[in-house]
Formats: sequence, C-alpha cells, structure tokens
Amino acid sequence: MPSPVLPRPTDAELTILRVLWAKGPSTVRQVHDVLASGHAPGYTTVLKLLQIMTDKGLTTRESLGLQHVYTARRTEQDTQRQLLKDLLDRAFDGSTSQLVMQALATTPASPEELRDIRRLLAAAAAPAKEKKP
Amino acid sequence: MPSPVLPRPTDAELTILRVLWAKGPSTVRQVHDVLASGHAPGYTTVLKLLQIMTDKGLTTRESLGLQHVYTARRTEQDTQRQLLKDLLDRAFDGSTSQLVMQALATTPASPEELRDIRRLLAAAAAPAKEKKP
DNA sequence: CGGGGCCTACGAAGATCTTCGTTGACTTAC
DNA sequence: GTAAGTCAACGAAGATCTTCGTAGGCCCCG
Repeated sequence: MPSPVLPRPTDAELTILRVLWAKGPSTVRQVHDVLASGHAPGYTTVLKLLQIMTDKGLTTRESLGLQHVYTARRTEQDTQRQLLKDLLDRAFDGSTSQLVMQALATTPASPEELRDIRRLLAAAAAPAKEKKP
Repeated sequence: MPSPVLPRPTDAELTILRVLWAKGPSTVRQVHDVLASGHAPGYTTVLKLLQIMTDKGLTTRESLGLQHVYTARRTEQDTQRQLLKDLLDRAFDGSTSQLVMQALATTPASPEELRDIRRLLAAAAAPAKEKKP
C-alpha cells in the first residue's frame, strides 16, 4: 500500500514533475533532455531524483525493456492545490480571499484572465445549479 | 544599503515572521511564548532562527537594555506576494488565472470572500480609468 | 570476442534547515 | 556577596535536499 498522503514536492522535484506532466510518462533520458538548458541538472541527478520521488510515492515506475518509464502519481492540478493549500495555511492564515487578492495585486492579470476568473467566480457562487442528473 | 533581494523564508522562519507581524517588534522571549503550544520550538531554537534571519536580512535587531528586539523587515503583504510569485513561477507557469482558479476550487470561499474578490476584480479590471495620458 | 555506448544503482559530498545543549555574562533576590 | 534566573552566543548534531562520480550490467557493431 502506498502512502495515502504524499509529501510536498521540493523545488527540484517540482521541476521534474512539470516535465512529466507536460510530456507524459517519460524515461530519465527524456526528462533530462527536456531540461537541457542553461542551469540543468546532470543525468544522474535526474535519475536520483526520480528514484527518490518513487520512494516517496510522488512517481511510479515501470520497466520498458532496459529503461524505466516514470509517471507522475498526482495530477498537476492536485499538486497545485496541495501547494496552494500549504501556502494558504503557512502564510495566509487560511484566508483564500487574501491569497487571491494578493495574487491579483501582484501580477496584473490580462483581460482574458480576468474574464476567466469572473466566470469561475460566477460558478463558485452558484454551485447548486451544477447538479448533474 | 541592505540587500535588495531577500531570500524566500523557510517554513520555520515563516512561523517566526508571522508572530512578528501579529505582535510587532518582539524579543525572543515574546516570540517563544506566543508559539508555546503543542509542537513549539525551544527557546534557543527561536533565538537561533532570529539570528539567522537577521543575517539574511529578513529581520532587524535593536538592543533594548539587555535584550534584543527583532523586527520583520518586509511586511506581511510583501512576503505573501513574494511567496505567491515564487509559487506562480514554479508550479503555475506564470498563469495567475490558473492559480486563482485552483485557489477558489480548493477552498470554497464564503459569500463574503466572494464579494471581496469580486470587488477586487472590478478594481483590477478598470485601472485604465485612473490613467489619463 | 572486445570496445563503446547505453542504462541503473549506489554512495557520498556539500549545502541548507531545524533543533537544542552548553557556556558565559549580566541582573535580581535574598 | 552569593545563588537563582534570564539572556545572547556558539557549536554541533541530525535531518533533508541537491548534486554528481563511479561501478557494474546489457547491447550492438566491428
């Protein structure tokens, strides 16, 4: 039985996870190649991180011939929510509205983003209507 | 001139900062007493953290007789924005609207919060009216 | 067969974070 | 003036995070 509650991914782990989310299940080589840019970790570093993440339960691993294919265990959205929840508790005393306000104050959202958010707000305000038959 | 860019506070540091924000400039003793609950760090731990934070520039220190009084260097809001910006870049690919949507999806905001957010949205959506070229 | 190129595994170094024990200085109470 | 309490400083232990070097296995190409 894996762990029911997964730890918060560290910075380096999150970097790896983002590749897995973007590219889907990948080998160490594939992840490493995607990250190949200015300040990229070495191949064995990526390998080690994926091993550790698999130990922690953040990823799963299957053998494909010689290589191993790693898959993110939680979706990007779930992880985003976990990180937000964590930040909410640690820095915003649980106040979602404060968090949202600071977020909007920090980066002036584009009109499209504002529209999206407004739409979401409308949905959040009237969740009862979303009942499925 | 101090440091132009302060490091992201760690978890334990944030715990201390929250006390400083809530109570204002405080001595080690005062911070420690506020934290006195189930899983609170010892006195010397709080002291050490405040020393480190002062080294990093997260706090400042003045002598008051024998004791030292520590003050948070950045406001709570500034720090919240820093943390949000950081999370935005690390986990949301810079998309504020995605972040806001996840935040709202995670914790169903209360009607009051929704109203606050809507009001903020209105303000954010119409900043152009303030500008008169 | 033998070498070069893949791959995983392992261990360990170095950095950072969190914690606290101990020490020595000063202050107050007897 | 001595004892008990409070305080800052220091060092170091233990945990975690990030990085990589090295070793060994497998495969293909000559």
